[in-house]
Amino acid sequence: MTEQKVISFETIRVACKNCTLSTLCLPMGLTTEDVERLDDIVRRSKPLHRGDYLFRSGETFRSLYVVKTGSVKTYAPSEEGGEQVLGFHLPGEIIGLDAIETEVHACSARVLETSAICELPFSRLEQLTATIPSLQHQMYRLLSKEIGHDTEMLLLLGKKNAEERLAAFLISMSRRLHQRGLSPTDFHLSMSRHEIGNYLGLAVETVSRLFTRFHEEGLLKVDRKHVQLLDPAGIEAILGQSLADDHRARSS
Amino acid sequence: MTEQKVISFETIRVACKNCTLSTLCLPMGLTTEDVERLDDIVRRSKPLHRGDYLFRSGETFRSLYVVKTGSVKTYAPSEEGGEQVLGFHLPGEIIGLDAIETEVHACSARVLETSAICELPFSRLEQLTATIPSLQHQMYRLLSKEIGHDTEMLLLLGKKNAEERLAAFLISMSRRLHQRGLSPTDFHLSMSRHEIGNYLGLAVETVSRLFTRFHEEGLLKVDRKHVQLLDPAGIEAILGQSLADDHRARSS
DNA sequence: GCCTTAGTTTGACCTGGATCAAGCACATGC
DNA sequence: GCATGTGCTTGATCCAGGTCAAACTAAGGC
Repeated sequence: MTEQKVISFETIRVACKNCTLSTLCLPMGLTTEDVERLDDIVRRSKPLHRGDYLFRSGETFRSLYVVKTGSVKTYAPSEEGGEQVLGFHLPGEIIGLDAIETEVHACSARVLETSAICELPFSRLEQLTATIPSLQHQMYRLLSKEIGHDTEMLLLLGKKNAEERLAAFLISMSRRLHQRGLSPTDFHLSMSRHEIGNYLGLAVETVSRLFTRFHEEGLLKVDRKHVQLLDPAGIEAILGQSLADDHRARSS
Repeated sequence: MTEQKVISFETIRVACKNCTLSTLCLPMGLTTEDVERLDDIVRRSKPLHRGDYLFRSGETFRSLYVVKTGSVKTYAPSEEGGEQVLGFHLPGEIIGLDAIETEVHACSARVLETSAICELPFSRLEQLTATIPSLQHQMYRLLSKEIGHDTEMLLLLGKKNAEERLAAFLISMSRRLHQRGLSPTDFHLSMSRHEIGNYLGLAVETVSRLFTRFHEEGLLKVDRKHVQLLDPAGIEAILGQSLADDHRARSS
């Protein structure tokens, strides 16, 4: 009990200015003084545990959330059980941007593992951005980045085959973890095969078979949730490969 | 020649405050005075024609574009000919939001038919939003709306079958045209079957067959690019239908 | 320990939609 | 007029990946 309290305390108390994520998150490009003003509106909850909700679809939108440690998935529940996983969010990533317009959350967000989350009440953030131009600019950039990311996913779901989708997923995880100072070749997947499949528009069985195939081809090693990329270049080569094929086929 | 000049002039001169699209576009919720300030930065070009570019992938991002009349498609070209159509944009819709972050356009935009376009230099718009809170709010809303729309598309591409995709497309067109004061049941598609297929992640042949099937089922009438929805409710019923099926199957 | 439950893997089979291949309809040019 | 091109439709075939089914493997719970 005591130990858990200590951990919580450590996790919670990091101010924005001391946070290692400040280059990825909102404080980027802000002066020390402005970071302190931002810091004033951030609410830091105690750590959440696997399955806990940040918000649920249908709830009124009040805040944006930033992952500080751990990971979160967002998904759009469709009446009666079905759902589409929209994203897996790593430390420094902002969640809830899609709800600004309607002021109602259209998707749900729950943590995949014990995670620390910062909450940013949106109305206060909005007031702040009106007085700090660089913060406003950063908000535009973050919103725009989200659109760019969604665009990539549209391309993935619209044009890529199963193999390319999983390769894209692995490369994306690898890069994002690397940005956060973790190993780009050796990591833990906090989501299930089912969730990966759902996210990539594939059946669980297909994901499982692909992991096996990639393993057989010497591209990676898998032990349950632990992944080791043995040949990252080989995996990257899978992306765009079929487009080259496509072109070859058409021009012949 | 003279006639064309007259048309151009008429099209170009509409100020934001007199524009019928102001409820859909940025001016929403602004005071008359603020609309005039916005108006000052808007550049109105002469009408563009089918195939003209608003911008190309790889170009430096400088402006956002708003469709005033006509329609525009955006697409992400992938090396050597292949492309993913990202969207079809109707009057009042903003284009280019995904390029704010990187300051480089990742996609291209070209007009599908003779169209009038408003250009908004982003740096000036950004300055303006810093001094007009309601404009800033509207910008956040527009960016957020785009994310919400992309999310819907992800769901469509990730979970829906061919029939549901075309139904969703038709309903979306119908609603958006209706919002703009046009008939929700009787409209002209400015894009080709090929482009529709590309957008929906389907082959041209599939799109064509679906139009035929919908026609046989009495849901609509098609004559080349002209579409008439005979049973809009029937088409809407196709959406989410398979999810119900899915649930029925699983719970039995 | 042993039972239960949930996640994962593997195999066998099936199908929706892609691909291939014609034929058709309507422009546009000469 | 006829030739050429471009987009659309229709039919026949094929296959990637979904679905179904079963076995395997942790990880709790008691």
